[in-house]
Amino acid sequence: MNLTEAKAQFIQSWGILGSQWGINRTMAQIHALLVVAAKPLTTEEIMEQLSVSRGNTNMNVRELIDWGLVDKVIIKGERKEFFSAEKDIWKVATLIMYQRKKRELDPMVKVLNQLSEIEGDKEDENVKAFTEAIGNIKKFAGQAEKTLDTIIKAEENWFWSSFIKLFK
Amino acid sequence: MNLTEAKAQFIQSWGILGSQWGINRTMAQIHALLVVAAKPLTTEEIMEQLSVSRGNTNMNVRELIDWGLVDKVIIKGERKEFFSAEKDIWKVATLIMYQRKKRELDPMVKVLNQLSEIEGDKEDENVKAFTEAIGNIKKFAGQAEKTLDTIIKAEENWFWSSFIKLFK
DNA sequence: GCAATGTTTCAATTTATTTTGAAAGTTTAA
DNA sequence: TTAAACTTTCAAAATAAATTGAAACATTGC
Repeated sequence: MNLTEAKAQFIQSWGILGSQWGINRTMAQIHALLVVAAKPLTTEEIMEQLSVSRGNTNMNVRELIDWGLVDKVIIKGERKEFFSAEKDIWKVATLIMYQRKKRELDPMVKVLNQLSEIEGDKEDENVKAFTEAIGNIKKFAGQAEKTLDTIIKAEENWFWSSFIKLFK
Repeated sequence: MNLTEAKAQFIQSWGILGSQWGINRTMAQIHALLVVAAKPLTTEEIMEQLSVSRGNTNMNVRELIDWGLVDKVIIKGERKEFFSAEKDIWKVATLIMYQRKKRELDPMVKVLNQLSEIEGDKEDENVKAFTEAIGNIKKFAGQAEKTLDTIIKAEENWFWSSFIKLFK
């Protein structure tokens, strides 16, 4: 396998992985392309390399910038905008965790809090079972939240060792 | 909010959360329904409560069983099959982690290993950059794998230790 | 065996998501 | 100010994913 094939393969696989995790394929592919690119790329180059329309490229690049995974780069003497990706995979993982926590875990916790306050006979077996189930999920969400905060704040070096300790 | 409303709300939210993580909405909703159900439910009951077809219910229940999140329950004197969900949220989380690791992380690692072996001039800046990027991702994946194994094992230990306590 | 009850499959349909591309908007340099 | 270069938007079209439902298949009890 040569470099060009390898890059294409990586972009392909990263796209599939992304789509299995609720990230659209093109967004993941653009990210992959920028990760393995030697230099920042323009919209034109992304369009060409991935065979994707201008609108699609623009929207997904904007989304990637929004997630903090991609940066606009100004190259002097050039009129066009260039884009480059965060290449430190630890940072990438941290950014994604942070974004997903904010967008998905936090809203879920909000709902769970509302659900803890149901009216009804506290002696009723059904009410008790429900309250307990929700309570456990909240407890879990709380732990997950703390763990994520730890990871996000942690320095790369003691990152995993401290993470693992949480479960010992 | 009363119990019925709260259950509906929970099922709704769990469904949305699932779909953001690449799990189909109905599958997540069936799981949620079974988690908050006081008793094991039949296909009929699931169909009715979620307004979903028989085929859809059957397929998603099967998938949940496949993930280890739901069990078939035989109730004596009853002809029908009943289904009940794992209610321990930690176990649910580890089961999901295990399945996703197996289905998504492992294949990605396999691809990454192939990509490390590209042909080409080792002095070429482009080749060097690519190899390094892939190397970092592999390192990350390796760490993630180890961490997941630790979590999953920790959970097993917890399971067995509490199981043993039952006989003390 | 066979009818009743229950489960599974899958082609067709519906629904949801992604993508396109042309038009509108913006910035730049002369 | 103007026009060329470039970016953004969004309604419509294409694509992908989930869902239906009726038919096929399986199991049970008589």
